[in-house]
Amino acid sequence: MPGEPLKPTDAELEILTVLWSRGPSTVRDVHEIIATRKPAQYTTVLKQLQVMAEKGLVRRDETERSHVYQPARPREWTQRQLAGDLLNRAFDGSAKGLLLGALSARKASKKELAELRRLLDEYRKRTP
Amino acid sequence: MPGEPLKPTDAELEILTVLWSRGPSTVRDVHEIIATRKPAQYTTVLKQLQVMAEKGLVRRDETERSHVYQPARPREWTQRQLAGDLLNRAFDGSAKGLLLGALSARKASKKELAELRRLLDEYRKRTP
DNA sequence: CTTGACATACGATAATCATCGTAGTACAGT
DNA sequence: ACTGTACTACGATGATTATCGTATGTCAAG
Repeated sequence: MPGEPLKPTDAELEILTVLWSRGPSTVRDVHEIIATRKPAQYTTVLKQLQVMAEKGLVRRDETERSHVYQPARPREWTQRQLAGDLLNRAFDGSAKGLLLGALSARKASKKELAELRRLLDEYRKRTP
Repeated sequence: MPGEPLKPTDAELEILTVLWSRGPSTVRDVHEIIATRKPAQYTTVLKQLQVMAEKGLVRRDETERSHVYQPARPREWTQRQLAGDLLNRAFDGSAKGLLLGALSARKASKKELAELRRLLDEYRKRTP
């Protein structure tokens, strides 16, 4: 049974990020990117991807000699899971609290604030 | 060396949540709350708190026979850490992405949307 | 003084995570 | 055909997490 894809761990999320931005990739592709950021052996990334495939976090295409991996879920879906999880665990479901945390963690520019406001307006239209 | 308080694990965050809402508490106090949500032995909570004290996540007052624990950091500080961490790891620093994730994970009411807007306005005033 | 209730300390364990080394396999170029 | 290069598979290891049982200490009530 595959079961639902679990919440990715830190290392897994890092790899997923590579796959989301690069699209379907070989282990070598992924390793090259990861290795620019931290020391990591090729087989470590390989093993990681194998485990992720078992968990259902990525899909593997084995038709070629070099297997090709791609994310099982779109970035947005996973982001929603993670945001929702943190919202429940640390913010008691308060989106306001989460936004406040995010803004104070990382000063937003005026431009970004404007974007946020537009996003809220979008949402307001759809909310009864 | 105490070092900086690390990012709390899931179980640790659950205990911190109790401490933040209850204020300084004994192991028994914490265990009573936790036990209403999931099966957990008294000594499990005890051990957890001991480890958290070593890590510097909580402070322990040993003057009484029943030690009294309290969070080492205020809720808002930890929330900021967690939000910032997720922001970096999963959202490439985009507060907009995080907000979008939070809103789609948990439909906000019109009232909450209004609160969010007010929060943005507050922030806008302070931003150059 | 003895004992039972209640507290902390601590070791043991199983699960998960992250990392790496080694072994084996396929394939292309000489 | 041979051999080196590039892959995958897989086991081993150490660290961290989460959980629990047992040992031990304290203290008040009888």
